[in-house]
Amino acid sequence: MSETINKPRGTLDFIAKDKKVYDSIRSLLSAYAEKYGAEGIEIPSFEEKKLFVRGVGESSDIVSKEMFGLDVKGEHDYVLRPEFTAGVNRMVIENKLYASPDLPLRFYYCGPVFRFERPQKGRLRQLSQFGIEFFDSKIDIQTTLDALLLFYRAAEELLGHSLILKINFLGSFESRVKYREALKEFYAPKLDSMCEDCHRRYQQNVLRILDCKVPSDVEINKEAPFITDFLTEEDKKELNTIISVLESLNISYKLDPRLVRGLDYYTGLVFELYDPMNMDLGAIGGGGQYGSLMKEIGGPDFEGIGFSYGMERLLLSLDEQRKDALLKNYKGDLDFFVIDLRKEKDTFPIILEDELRSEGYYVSSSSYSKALNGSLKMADRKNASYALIFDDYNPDSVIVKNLKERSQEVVSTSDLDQLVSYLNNHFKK
RNA sequence: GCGGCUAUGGUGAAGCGGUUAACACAACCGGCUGUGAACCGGUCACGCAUGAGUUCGAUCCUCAUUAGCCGCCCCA
Repeated sequence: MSETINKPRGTLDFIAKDKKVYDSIRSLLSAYAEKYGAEGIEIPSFEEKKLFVRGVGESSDIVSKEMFGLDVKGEHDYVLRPEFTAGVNRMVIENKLYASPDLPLRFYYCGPVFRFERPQKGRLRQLSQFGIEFFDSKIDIQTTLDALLLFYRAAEELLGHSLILKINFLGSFESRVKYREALKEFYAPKLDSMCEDCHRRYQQNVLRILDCKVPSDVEINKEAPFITDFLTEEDKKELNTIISVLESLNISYKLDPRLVRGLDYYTGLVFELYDPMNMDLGAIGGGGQYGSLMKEIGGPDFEGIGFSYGMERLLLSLDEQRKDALLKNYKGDLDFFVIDLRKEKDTFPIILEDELRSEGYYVSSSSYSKALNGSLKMADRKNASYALIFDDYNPDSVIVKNLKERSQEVVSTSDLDQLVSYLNNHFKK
């Protein structure tokens, strides 16, 4: 007995309806991004490790443990991409796209990313992300709001109901440094009573303490300073503008002063999106602005803003009704389903199928071994419009059966062109 | 990486240390009628995640491995 081979831990096979829904989500989001002037891009699935380690900042030692390394010969240390942002930045630098007269640059992407983590529901080792990145020498409020609105609106359209938008403003790099110091100062005397993880966070990334789930630490966190107290006047003004736009558009948001995106490159606006019907899934997407990432990886002093959705989480957020609604526009239902019951087969049905396909029809066929009853059931399941039945009771002809109306007629097969034009004339949608 | 729970056909699942591993749905074959529903009859796990062990005997007990789920770490 042969050994069975399973898919690797934390990966998924997309089959049948799920695959169709996945494709539909992807095309809906792409179309939405294009409404905002974004262009699609593709970048490699693996990159030099240092791209991510540098791009990711202080906490990189932890992060690098969660990357999929590629053991390759030679001097290059490659990893499977754990995210798109750094790779898209690299693309902009390498292709000198920053020299474009048409700023801001607006890109969208969709594809797999890889993280070496312990899998759980909605949390895989290979997951797909759809996202955007906008670039400019200085990301202004217009670009910021376009990104934020695209983030909210596209998901709202997809899921068909309002979502929970959490936002926070991390301010400039300087504000960030001051805030970090203030936090350290605040926690220093209390550290003894806090959990082990927080001790480590204190050293590695103080901001993360704010996310601690230990009850006693949660209490302490309530007293912790807010980053909004450390914003410059300019930052505050920008935050207020963003809020006023959200309010005038009736988008309900939650200003969450404890929202800290994981990586250090974020400056300015950060945001996350939750589905109120599926809060246990965690954020279905997140993003923010970053001020110096491009410069850090050897590019010009450009700023960026971007977000990504987790495609699998979006898929999990859709109920069956919503999925069916999405698939309404899916082209793929069969027009013709060929059933050959003759004792002596010939190749006529195959030639006919080829001809019909070149006319633009969707055509499939049944297995020779299947009986008529089973074949019709199959045609029904495939949602085909017509069955073309070849049998020995009607030599040199074919039964053209309208599966929706359950009517049928017998048509001569002596002339292929004539048959095709008959089908064209009678069954063109 | 740490801790916990779980694993039986295409699906949902019952089951017990001992001969044929229930039942239902789906699928397939046949009947009614060579034509999709319903109904009736039949078929469908050489096998209980994988590997080893205990035992006269294991799907059931033990261990390891793999995978899923949940919590933690982390979450780009």
